[in-house]
Amino acid sequence: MASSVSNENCDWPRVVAHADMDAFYAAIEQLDDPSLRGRPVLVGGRSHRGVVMTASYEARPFGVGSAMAMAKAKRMCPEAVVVPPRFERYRQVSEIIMGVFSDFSPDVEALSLDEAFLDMTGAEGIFGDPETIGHRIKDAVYEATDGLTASIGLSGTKYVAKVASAHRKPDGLTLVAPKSAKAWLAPLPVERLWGAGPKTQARLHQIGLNTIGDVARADPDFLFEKLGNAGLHFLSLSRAEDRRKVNRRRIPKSIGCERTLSEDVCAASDIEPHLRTSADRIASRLKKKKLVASGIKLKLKTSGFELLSRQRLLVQPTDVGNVIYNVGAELLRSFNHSGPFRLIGMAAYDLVPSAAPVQMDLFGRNMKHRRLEAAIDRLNGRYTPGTVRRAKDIAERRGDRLGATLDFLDDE
DNA sequence: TCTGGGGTCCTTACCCGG
DNA sequence: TCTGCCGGGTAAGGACCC
Repeated sequence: MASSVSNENCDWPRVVAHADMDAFYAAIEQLDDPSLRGRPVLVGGRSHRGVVMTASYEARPFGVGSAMAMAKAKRMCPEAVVVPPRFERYRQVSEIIMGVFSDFSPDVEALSLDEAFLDMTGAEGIFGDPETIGHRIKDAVYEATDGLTASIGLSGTKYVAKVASAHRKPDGLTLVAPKSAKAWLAPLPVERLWGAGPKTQARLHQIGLNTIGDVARADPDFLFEKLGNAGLHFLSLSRAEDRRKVNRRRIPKSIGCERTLSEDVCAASDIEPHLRTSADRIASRLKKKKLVASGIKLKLKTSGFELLSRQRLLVQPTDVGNVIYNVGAELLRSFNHSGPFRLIGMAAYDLVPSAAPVQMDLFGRNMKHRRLEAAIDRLNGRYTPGTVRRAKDIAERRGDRLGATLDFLDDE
């Protein structure tokens, strides 16, 4: 096991651990099928449009990485075994490891199926110093999963813990004492800034900032001018100043379902069956999570990779597949684009627990729609023709009953 | 044989009401 | 009655993460 410790003093005002499973999907496939152990494994779609989701460590020396086109990955590593993903199984293992994490801390923030932050502040009395905590988490994960390894980073902030966990992989443990965090980050390339993707990285290099230390020394006004608020955010990260708390997970913000088709489509009649499938899947996942959605979004990707979307708020939150489908089909009609499209997807957003009482107005409409609410206020006394007209426009767009309700006003 | 699917968060533009 | 400003809500798109 790789271990790197810069723990020269024990002054840790906060102890944040970031645990990240090593090549999670591929490692599970190798765990479940011993014939795959020691061999390069690529988890991902087998179709001609598939990409690599996870490459096992045996495949990585060939230059294969996630998000790479599967066809290209196979060319680079012909002996690799391609395994289609089994998300149900990954979710099952994820529950096991999250359970392990929650044995160590009540404050666990899952970032995905295979990684989480743990706030270990104040836990030294129970589990030992940060290094011991790291070892104990790793051992517990290994034991609970019959052999999966996690890489762990510990520091005083989420960002540094996250960079630390990736510092030595696989099966690594890296501690960065909060006092030395800024100096530890400084020589790392800007590619290690969390939230700076290819576009931002290129921008940073272009303005002469190549290491995290360069960013830390940069003038805030300069960073704001070049990168806006993101620039100030990166400045804080680069100085190891990150006050974000470890948050236990909350209600998801959206639930979506999208598919890249094996062949592009143009006609609405070819798109609608995919909307039906997406709507039904979204509805079933909403019901499983006991949520209802107040908004529906339609997403299309053209053959030229242009992403288009249309979204609409609902009069009444829903978890009904047919309602979701109808909104999707309606949004589809509002597109003025003939395709061809390679991807079709839908998402439900503005999610609330289905059990939570939704605040309704006197017409049974969701009070989220403040303009509608304002229009109804007018109805109760002070209204102007302009307001009524606008309210009717809104009602028409949303296809609800207010339009008819307001018709009598035209007679006045 | 180019480029997935699940998300989050942010920016910008625009509409509307006060 | 008209105009401008401000702020909230919404829509569309983009960047990013795993």
